[in-house]
Amino acid sequence: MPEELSPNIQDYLKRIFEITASSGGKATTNQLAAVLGISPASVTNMVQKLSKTSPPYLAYQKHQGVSLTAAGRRAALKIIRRHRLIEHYLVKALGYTWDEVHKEAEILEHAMSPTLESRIDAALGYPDFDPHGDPIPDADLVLPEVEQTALSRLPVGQFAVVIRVPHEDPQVLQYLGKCGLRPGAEIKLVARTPYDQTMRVLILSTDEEVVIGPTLGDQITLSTGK
Amino acid sequence: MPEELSPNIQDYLKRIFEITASSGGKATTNQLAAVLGISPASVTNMVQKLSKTSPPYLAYQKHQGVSLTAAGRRAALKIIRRHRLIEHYLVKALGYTWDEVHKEAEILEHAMSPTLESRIDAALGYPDFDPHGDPIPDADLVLPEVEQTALSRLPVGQFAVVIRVPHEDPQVLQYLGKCGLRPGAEIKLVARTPYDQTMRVLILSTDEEVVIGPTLGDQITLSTGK
DNA sequence: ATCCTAATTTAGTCTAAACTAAATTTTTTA
DNA sequence: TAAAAAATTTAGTTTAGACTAAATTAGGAT
Repeated sequence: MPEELSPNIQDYLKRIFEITASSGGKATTNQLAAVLGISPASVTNMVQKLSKTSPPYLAYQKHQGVSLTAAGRRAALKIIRRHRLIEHYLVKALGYTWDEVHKEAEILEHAMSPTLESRIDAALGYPDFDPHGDPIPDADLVLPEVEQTALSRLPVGQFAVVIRVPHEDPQVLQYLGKCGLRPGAEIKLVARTPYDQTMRVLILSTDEEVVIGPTLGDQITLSTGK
Repeated sequence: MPEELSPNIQDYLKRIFEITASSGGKATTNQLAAVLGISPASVTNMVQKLSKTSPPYLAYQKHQGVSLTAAGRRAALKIIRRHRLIEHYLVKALGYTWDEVHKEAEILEHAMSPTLESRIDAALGYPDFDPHGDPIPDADLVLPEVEQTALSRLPVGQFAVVIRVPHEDPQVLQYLGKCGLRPGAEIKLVARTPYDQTMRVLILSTDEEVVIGPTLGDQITLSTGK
């Protein structure tokens, strides 16, 4: 019987979704412990528990990492939807900047009723993306499709439009914001240095150049215009 | 050292504030258990704990009931401020009706950062009262003063303006709302039956009469215009 | 193939905040 | 003013979710 999941459990599922979405199919105990800020032993406990519920939320075998089941994915998308709606709302309706909203949403997402969720969704006009360009699952938890390439994979000399930027670190967001590197911005990759893969990116609207390292370059995604 | 109080503890303090504000100086174990929906034994435990912190949040002696200390009162007002700001915001900005907001606020109040609190306060223009007419403590936790009389104490034949109505029960609020008995409404007490103290109240704007029992009459307060 | 290291799991503890059942104190009533 | 009833407190459990320390497993380097 699907009772109401605790905020705690919702956080586990959300983090597993995020990890498995980017770095392949499985999340490891240590990865989870790191992003959740708790000990690996605690993760093992919880992961065992969540793989033994009915229905199970996680597929798990000792030493093999975890992935979400269908039920786990649904629960994760539900909380991700709330998170991203809140981020969008705080920016649109309450004058937050995009670097301030992640932490707020991290807490508010667990206090949001279905009613509030749908009123905010409606107030925003049923948006498809949050301020960082992350896709917002719709009321049926369907994610809008986007084809995107990481900045670090873009060929030198090519033009592109920014789709999304990493959303957690306020410092990074302040920097990107100041440069004009936001979703929708048109850019051109000017150069990539051979040894350390540092990139020089031209922002077309301001004609200014920005330097982006490879780690950040992995997390910025682009549309190359089909 | 004042650490961050748990949502739980905040609820205890808030409820003690509410009880002691209306029914005199002390809240009893059983009263608290009833409003919190938990067992009296649990209340005793928590009350003992909160009277032994430094600084203590409660003044408590066995079998004598509890009251808030200065620190407890501050903590209570802080959460009440958030609660009432949220109620006001949901009505003003998100189209909620006044009977829907209490339950939402009960949860959201614990997820509200100081930043969100002040942005909502500003967005509302630093309001003094929430949709039920309850006073909102300002940023320094000072409550606006109002002189008010309970409807059940109003002399028959007298005119008055509604200041506040009870805020928790959606059914009551729907009824009052339909009648037009809202903060700001001008009324006249037409009659009070001797035996059961039932009151007939005339709403001046609509020229309709409403019947109010004595329990509800205790909780509706009025300004008699000095 | 074996050893070393890093990752993971097991086992046992801790805390907050609830519970029930039993004991005690206060209040009310006869 | 004593007995009965109601309120309160004590004592001992339970659950969720964290922790540490110790044991185990997996994978890479020799």
